[in-house]
Amino acid sequence: MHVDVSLPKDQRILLAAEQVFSARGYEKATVDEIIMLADVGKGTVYKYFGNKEQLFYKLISDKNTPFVARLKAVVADAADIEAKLVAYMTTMVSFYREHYALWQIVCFEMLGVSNGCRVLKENDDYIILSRYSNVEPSEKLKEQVLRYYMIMESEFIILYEIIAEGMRTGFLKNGDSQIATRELFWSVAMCVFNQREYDSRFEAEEIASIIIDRFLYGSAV
Amino acid sequence: MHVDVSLPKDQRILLAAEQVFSARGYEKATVDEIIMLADVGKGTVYKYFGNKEQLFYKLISDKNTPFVARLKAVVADAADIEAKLVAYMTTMVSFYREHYALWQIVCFEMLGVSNGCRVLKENDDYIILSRYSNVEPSEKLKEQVLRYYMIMESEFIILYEIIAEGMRTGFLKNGDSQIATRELFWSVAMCVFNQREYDSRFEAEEIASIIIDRFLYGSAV
Amino acid sequence: MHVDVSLPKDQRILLAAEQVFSARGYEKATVDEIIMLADVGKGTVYKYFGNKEQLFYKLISDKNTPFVARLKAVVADAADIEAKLVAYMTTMVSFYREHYALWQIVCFEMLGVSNGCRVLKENDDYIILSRYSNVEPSEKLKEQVLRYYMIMESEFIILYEIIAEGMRTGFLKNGDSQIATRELFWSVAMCVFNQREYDSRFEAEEIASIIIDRFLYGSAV
Amino acid sequence: MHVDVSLPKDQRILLAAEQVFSARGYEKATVDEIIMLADVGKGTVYKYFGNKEQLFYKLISDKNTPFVARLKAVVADAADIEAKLVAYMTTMVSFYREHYALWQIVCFEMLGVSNGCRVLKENDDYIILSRYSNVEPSEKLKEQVLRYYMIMESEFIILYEIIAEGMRTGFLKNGDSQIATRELFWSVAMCVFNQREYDSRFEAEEIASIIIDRFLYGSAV
DNA sequence: GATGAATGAGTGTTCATTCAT
DNA sequence: TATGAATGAACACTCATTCAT
Repeated sequence: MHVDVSLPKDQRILLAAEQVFSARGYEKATVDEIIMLADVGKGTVYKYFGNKEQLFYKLISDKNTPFVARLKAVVADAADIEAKLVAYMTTMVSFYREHYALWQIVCFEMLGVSNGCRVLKENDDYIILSRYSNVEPSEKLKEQVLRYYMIMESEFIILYEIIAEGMRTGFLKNGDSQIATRELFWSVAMCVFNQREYDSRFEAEEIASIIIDRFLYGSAV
Repeated sequence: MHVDVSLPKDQRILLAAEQVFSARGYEKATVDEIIMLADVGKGTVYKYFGNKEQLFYKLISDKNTPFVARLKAVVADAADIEAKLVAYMTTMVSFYREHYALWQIVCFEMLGVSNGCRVLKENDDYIILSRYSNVEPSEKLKEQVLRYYMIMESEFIILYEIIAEGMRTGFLKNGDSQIATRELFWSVAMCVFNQREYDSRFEAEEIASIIIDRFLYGSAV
Repeated sequence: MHVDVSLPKDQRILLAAEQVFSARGYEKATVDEIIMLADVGKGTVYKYFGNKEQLFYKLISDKNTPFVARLKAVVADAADIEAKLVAYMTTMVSFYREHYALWQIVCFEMLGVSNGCRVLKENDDYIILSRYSNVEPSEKLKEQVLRYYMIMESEFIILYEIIAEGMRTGFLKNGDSQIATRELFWSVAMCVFNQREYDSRFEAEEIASIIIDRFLYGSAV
Repeated sequence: MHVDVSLPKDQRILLAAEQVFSARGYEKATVDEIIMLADVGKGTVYKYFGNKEQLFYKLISDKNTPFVARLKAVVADAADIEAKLVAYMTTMVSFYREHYALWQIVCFEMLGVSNGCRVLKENDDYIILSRYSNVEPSEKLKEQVLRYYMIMESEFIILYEIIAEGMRTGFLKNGDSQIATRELFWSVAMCVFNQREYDSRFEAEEIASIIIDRFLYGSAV
């Protein structure tokens, strides 16, 4: 139940936070439960991480950074478009399987409908707009939304570039590369989030192969 | 801002609830805001709907019932598998576009990670299990999760049957029909949830055609 | 100890708040102690008054409004400058004696050094500036400071006009009427705040007479 | 921003404390901000000064001692009552202008309403009483209040003796010398605290002259 | 001597739900 | 039937102080 007390306190807090956020979601998670699990004082959490939201962000970005690095690496190592797609998916499925709970929070509590924000990509700038005409989100909220958006974008962009290249080089049918990328990305993310399919029966690599095969050649006989 | 006061009170509450839940999400929505918009007393909400959660469920199921009926109708009317798939998707995109906020709540606040439950389909029974070994969800929570699960299942099953039939009849490549259905279903749901692609530029019918074309024949040249 | 429970709850809260704020000052006063004395639930305070600061402001402005009205009335009724000054001081001493604790809070917790604001009177506008160059007070804080400033200003301005008229009509020596007014106003306020002199030994009227006699004719033989 | 690091640590802490207390007031000042500015460890503050309150007291008494010495000196050097009064006021205005923020804290956070104490001067003894019948202040609090009271008293007594002598020698009208002194003392203190009048436009000496002229000969023509 | 990591009691505020009228 | 006044459990966050190194 409790976290390994031989670890440094910030590590213990992060481990406890991972458990609690994963089990309860962001809003329902309480700092009290985290400190109980980590067996530290409440002030310690605030000393190290500032507030609940920054603690969550640290947890996420600490996991995202190596994940994105790995995505880049495996994609760079792959020989052609199809291999790149399979490599990306293998890595993604593997990571999302492990962290589906946290990433679901990112996608739906932090970036979902309830924060009242929309993100607009204007060339290379990201603009945060209100979803509703009558209220403007605070600067603080906007920055927060943008931070989580950039987490997802950092993963997404790698897939996007493969697909855009595929279209450029004539390997893929022409079309809106944004839409194509999102459909592929989200169909996988969601199936993992639902954690019913893709689970213990198959290796990440198998799943990735099937996904990409269907993506490229379709489901029709 | 306010809801049409000539309507009966329960209707006014449902209309107000739709606005507030859509704008804020389930947890952040407050009964106070709903009664203000509906211009009714707080007790009235509890008299008619019991509590916040039952109010939300009524809102959702009132929309889901005709939606599912329509899905069934258009699918029944379509001539072959491909036409059925296009018909389903057209109807789904159209509905999800209108209600993306509410359905995002169903998928992620009610059925997401934070309720601590997993659903297992055993033959024709649905069993609610705890996501964690140490705590057992209350019966009340289990029933609640099941209700929202069945909402999604009622939509999902229709697509599933088309695809299963497609596999049976040799129109679709053989494979796990559950997985195939989920991938298709969620890729569409998510792209609507993200409400960036699929938006005002295209008609639901166009989008559906493209989705199904890619689903059947793939993205590779 | 407790407040008369036959009174309506908002009255009970205001009475309890007066006791607690008077005894502890604004910051050290706790809502918990107020609700205990008022014997109401915590939510009730927030329903009626919004937050701690607004509760305090309501308490103050409810007392200030009739006080200022009375100041105006007694001054208007007095025959000449000297009589006006005595009438003002009599009323002021009487009121400040009763509410010295609350008014000390207004003058020093709400308007004192610690809020980081300065007020500048530019013609008929009041501008709130930061006391320090590096930080700008929030709009909310500025509004709050201005509200309490206007409380004091509403009392001050009445004395100011008497003195300005006195200078205009040649009854008082010419000089800076602002400074003269402030010196007089504050010397009285402070002596009451210190609640050592002016206390039970003398009637407010006696004190006022002496103050004004010294103010007009000096202390030298 | 930071304090001169070549100074000994206790000096650095006092300089930092002066800045922070002046800007925030006693309660809102945090030891964290002080140690940041002083660039010392938190334990160092507690080693040198015991606690926050004793640090503040050291700051105040270190400034008060030479101030009181100077008041005594200039008063002793002055030829007659009027010159003594002007000399006192010149020195006081000059000092209070520089330290208005700290002295406001002494007068209103340490000695104001919120500590729940009253001071009674019985012959030459000072007795600390509770302001309220139901609670008795702790000995520690009483001692603390007395310390700050004696700071103010040490300044006050010098003026008091001038005025008492003035009354004895027939230079001043007879009356309560305590009250007369307080009125004079506080009217000046407050006008400096409010730091609007008396500011950069005039030299301390000019101001003192005007104050004493009005004090002695009044404002009436 | 000097440190700063760690603490936890204490605070203002929110909001679903109840129940007397 | 419809109301809305009243509630209180729950939560994020602050900061003076301690003490092992």
